[in-house]
Amino acid sequence: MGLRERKKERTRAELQRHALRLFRDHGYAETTVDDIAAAAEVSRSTFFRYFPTKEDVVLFDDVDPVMERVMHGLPDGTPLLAAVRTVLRESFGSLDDEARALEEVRMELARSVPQIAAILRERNAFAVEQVAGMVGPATGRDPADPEVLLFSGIVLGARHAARARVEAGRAASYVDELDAMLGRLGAGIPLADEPVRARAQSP
Amino acid sequence: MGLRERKKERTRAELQRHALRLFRDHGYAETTVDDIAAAAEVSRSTFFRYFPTKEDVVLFDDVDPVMERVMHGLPDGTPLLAAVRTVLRESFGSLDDEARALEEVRMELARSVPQIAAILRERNAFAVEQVAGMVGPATGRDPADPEVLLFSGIVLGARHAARARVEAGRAASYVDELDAMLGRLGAGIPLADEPVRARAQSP
DNA sequence: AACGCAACTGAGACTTAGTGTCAAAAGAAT
DNA sequence: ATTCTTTTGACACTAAGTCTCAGTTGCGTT
Repeated sequence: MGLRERKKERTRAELQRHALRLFRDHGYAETTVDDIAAAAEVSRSTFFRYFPTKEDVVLFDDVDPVMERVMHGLPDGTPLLAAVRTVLRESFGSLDDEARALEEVRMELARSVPQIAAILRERNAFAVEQVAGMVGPATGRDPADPEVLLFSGIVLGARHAARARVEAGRAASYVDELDAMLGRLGAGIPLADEPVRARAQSP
Repeated sequence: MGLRERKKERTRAELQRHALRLFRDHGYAETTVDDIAAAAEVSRSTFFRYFPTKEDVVLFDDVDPVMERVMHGLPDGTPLLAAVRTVLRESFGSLDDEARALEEVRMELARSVPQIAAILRERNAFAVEQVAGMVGPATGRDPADPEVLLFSGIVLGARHAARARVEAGRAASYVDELDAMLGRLGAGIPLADEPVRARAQSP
């Protein structure tokens, strides 16, 4: 790995590090791209060469390839739900220390800066199609099959639920919470047959 | 309703109508707020007085109050899943002609302009917390209860799945598709126990 | 009918995100 | 050392979004 490569890597990391720090200390909207660039001692242009938008500097790194790998390592015949649970747990769990630390800061940011929570929720809510693209082939079905899409949607839903718990400060670890949610799915859809009491609404 | 109110209503509708038309004809990014304002014959300032951001001009109108009303009209003891299904079907189904037509344009736009599809997916993916805020009280539980959140997430997931089908051009009516998805949920989580075949991946 | 109040609107200045160009600087290769 | 390529910085430009202020217009009062 040449000097050029290492320098690029360092610049990218610096930009991200300073950005997250500034967001945490002064807020997301209050921090301009100029501020970030100045803190990392590069020009504004350089910032945009590394991150297409200001939001991107906060986003998760791509975990897709890892998930693919874990999926391939599973024994044939594993039930789909269990397979997905394993894939998510393993791939998130296998992040190295640096990535995990970054994740920590991001989560803390998501809790303290509402705007960042919104960004993470919106941008990182990976599309149903993405999950379906994995589930379809694994079960030998069309990714556009309604049941494949519904299953994928449910997995996403569990993800949303887990994030909601973490953002509300009710759960410490996102990975554990997501795992727990997928575990609950093993017993079917919770509360599906629970009777509603229309009158029980509070003001 | 005074003249002022009616005028406001008309201005808002005009802005939205022209915006959607311009987006459809020239694309989302290519249409500036100035263009929209000019077409609706108001000033740029006025546009932002009606819609906080350019994106907002595309978004769904708030259906919350309608949903609340339908929910209250349900007989006590209705199973939760059935209740939610009814609420969604009824509240979307009860839109007046104008709203339904607007909806039609929006869906067409979502299909032809990828950027708008993204906006709808992101912004209108109403938060888990919102659904949980309805489900919680109806079942006499804390909206932060993990099972309440998971159930809410699943409903959202079905919504994502339905939208994916519509966007892919595989389903004509969003309302019907969502209803069908929720119907499928009645039989539990589809494909949960389906065996995966890791080798069955295509390149 | 005229008055004053409050809400709505338009004009325009300003900040910042994001894009594009071009020339200078710095690493890599010969 | 020289040439080639990649990276960078300076700068100009467009458009979104915010803010202020002055002018207008509907609305209730006297």
